[in-house]
Amino acid sequence: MYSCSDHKSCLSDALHVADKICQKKGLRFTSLRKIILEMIWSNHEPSKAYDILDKLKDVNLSAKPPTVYRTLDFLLENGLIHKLNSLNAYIGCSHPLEHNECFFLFCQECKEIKECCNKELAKAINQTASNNKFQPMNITLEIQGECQECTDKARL
Amino acid sequence: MYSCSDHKSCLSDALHVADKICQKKGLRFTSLRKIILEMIWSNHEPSKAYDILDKLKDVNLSAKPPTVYRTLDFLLENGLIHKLNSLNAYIGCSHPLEHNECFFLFCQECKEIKECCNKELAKAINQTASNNKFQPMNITLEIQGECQECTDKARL
DNA sequence: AAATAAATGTTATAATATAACATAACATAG
DNA sequence: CTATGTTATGTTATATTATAACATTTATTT
Ligand SMILES: [Zn+2]
Ligand SMILES: [Zn+2]
Ligand SMILES: [Zn+2]
Ligand SMILES: [Zn+2]
Repeated sequence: MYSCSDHKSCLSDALHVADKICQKKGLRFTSLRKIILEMIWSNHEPSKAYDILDKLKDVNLSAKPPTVYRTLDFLLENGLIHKLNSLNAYIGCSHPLEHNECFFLFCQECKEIKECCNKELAKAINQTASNNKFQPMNITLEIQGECQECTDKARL
Repeated sequence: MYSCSDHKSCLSDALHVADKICQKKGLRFTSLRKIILEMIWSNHEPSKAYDILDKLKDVNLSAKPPTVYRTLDFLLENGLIHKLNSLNAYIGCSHPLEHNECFFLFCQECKEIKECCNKELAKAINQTASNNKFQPMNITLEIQGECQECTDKARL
């Protein structure tokens, strides 16, 4: 699904933006936080906490679950990653701080995730909530299915 | 949020519909399945698997996690309940078999869940997917926030 | 340099879910 | 009705995901 022509720049952009955001907010972008964000951005697939832990152990023998979960919490709180509730997995945010209504397309075939933030859709969701006299605070929208590329491949 | 004037009829309706659906599909609505569906429908709040297990043990001393998860799977597969991924919890479906795009409002205050299925919104979501050349197969839309009643109460 | 705060290390355990195999209950063909 | 296959449930064990609680280290401020 994701045909990023140059993934190295996806990665370096993400790290650069994270660094900037942390500076602006007066937060410390420590090496642990950087390494884990880097792992999450190693591809466009969702990362599982314990897979991150395994990788982290190569670098940091004493890494334990709280090492990972605390760092994930930091990254989540600061909008640098998202949690995909339907997968119990984590993905880098492709536009941190721009807004807080991010929707996801998840291809079950190639496992790639795409963020598909969309004002119209956000509006429709807020309208639905409003019709129900409901004040939305946090929206989870995760769409599982098949991307065009994978559908095409299957037809060959 | 949910002001069902007569919850006994919510419950009995749900069980009756489940029974009918199982008959129509040639499935067995066993007492275990009935008891667990009944527990889930005991209120309009989400039920956790291990809470169900605890309650079940009062009736069936030998109940174990697979007892519950297998039954939840049966109920999920047949559209009688939904899983709320953002809560790891389960809720009865208020209109089984009508369609398969159910959205949820979850009040963080009173803990109640409301299904808010809506054709317009389903259309908007499908349109967004389609704009991304994506074939949706399963949609998770869970909106956490505060319901009117709880907002009003807070203002008193 | 001392005091404070933030981050990380460490140990233990909680909460959620499934694998694998055994037995029981039910359906239906002979 | 009874043998046979199928579906449901029982049972044991373990996998996966996540957090609590307290200790130590590192960074920042006074
Ligand atoms: Zn990329
Ligand atoms: Zn794909
Ligand atoms: Zn009711
Ligand atoms: Zn409420």
